[in-house]
Amino acid sequence: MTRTRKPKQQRAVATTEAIIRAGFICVSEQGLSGTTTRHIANKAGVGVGSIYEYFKDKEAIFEAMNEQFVREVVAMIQGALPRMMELDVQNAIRELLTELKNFLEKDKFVYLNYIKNASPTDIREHIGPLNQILTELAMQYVMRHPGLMRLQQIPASSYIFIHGGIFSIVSHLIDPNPPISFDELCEGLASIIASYGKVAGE
Amino acid sequence: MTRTRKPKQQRAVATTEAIIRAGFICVSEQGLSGTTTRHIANKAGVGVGSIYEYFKDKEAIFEAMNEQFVREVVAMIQGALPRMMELDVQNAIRELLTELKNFLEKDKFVYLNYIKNASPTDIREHIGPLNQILTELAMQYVMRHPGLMRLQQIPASSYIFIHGGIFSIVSHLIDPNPPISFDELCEGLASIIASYGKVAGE
DNA sequence: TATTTGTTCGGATTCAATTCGGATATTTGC
DNA sequence: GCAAATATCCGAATTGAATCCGAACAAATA
Repeated sequence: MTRTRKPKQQRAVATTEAIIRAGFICVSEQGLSGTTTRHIANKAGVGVGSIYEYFKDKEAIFEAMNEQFVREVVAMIQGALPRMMELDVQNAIRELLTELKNFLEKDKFVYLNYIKNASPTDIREHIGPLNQILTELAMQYVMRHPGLMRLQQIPASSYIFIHGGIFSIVSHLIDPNPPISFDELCEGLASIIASYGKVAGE
Repeated sequence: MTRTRKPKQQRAVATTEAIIRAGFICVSEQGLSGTTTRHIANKAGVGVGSIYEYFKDKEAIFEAMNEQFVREVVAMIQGALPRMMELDVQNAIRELLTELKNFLEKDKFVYLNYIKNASPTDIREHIGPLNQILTELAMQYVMRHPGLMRLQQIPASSYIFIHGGIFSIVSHLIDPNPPISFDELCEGLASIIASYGKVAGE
């Protein structure tokens, strides 16, 4: 039976946050298997023991990082949503992807390096909430721009576009020398989605 | 300096194969972090020490598993290639995806469970060879069915379709209760690709 | 202030990965 | 066939990282 209390005092909240922040930095710098609990503790400026006051084990740190990551991506998308509504499909997608790229590359690429190393289980836990917010986004967009797609087809096609899109982008950002440019990727994704919308919606 | 010799005798080849096979089973049954070298050794029926005769470390076992996996997928695709050539886009894709599904689910889902747990680094190493064989497949298919797409667009669109397609399928197979059926997924992917080919190629 | 609760810490413990050196099997040279 | 040489196999011992634990320290409470 592990203890793992919730932080009550301000300084305890500060240490948990420091641990999570240190976790991102360590994973970013040394990869997943390269980060030890001591690394994290040192980087966070706390003793190793302190980690286990608030996290069941090392994995729990990664889960907390994951939650924070997803929360921020969702917030980012929600922020971009009203702007996207006004744009045509091509530009809306370009807008979204550019925001995403900026988000992943901020703070010296910590987030990008994090997903690059994150465990597949964690990645799968990303997909749920992201899928939800993106499906919602797609719905709203289609509402606003009627005649784009038959609504019946939205479940399957949005599933494919969202999963496929996320993975294409992440793969591309991770690839040290990708065969196509980021702009070509945006262009490609946008035109695929746009063309499918048109044909299917005809 | 580790030794890690190459197996010279028949029995040594047999043990390396047993270790790799045991690796797939252990990862399939207990996940990546759950498999210890002792588990693998026991399942393979060899001593722990034997592992280190032919594998630098535990990670090297996973790499060998990965290589075998990729080799088999590529072979599977090459086998399906001539059949696909004769079919229209929709059916060609359905053929490919069905083959893939059968492949991943054979032997009590070991391969599916393996990619479900495989490290992201390993997964990234899948993509290279798979991308290559699938690009080649796409090229040949387009050659055989002219007027499908403008060739200029193939790099970007094939990148997206291949990465996106692989991830959509894997995500779907892994998802314990997916929002759409496998048939809908095939149908969706096929119709997206087909419609894009038609519009772009017009 | 005394007491109780929350927090920090790092040495001690545990457990898995890896090493090591000897035992056993196979091949090679004669 | 019989060493000697080479290849293989093994599991107890070592190593190092994750985790536990109990004492010391800080804050809140009464």
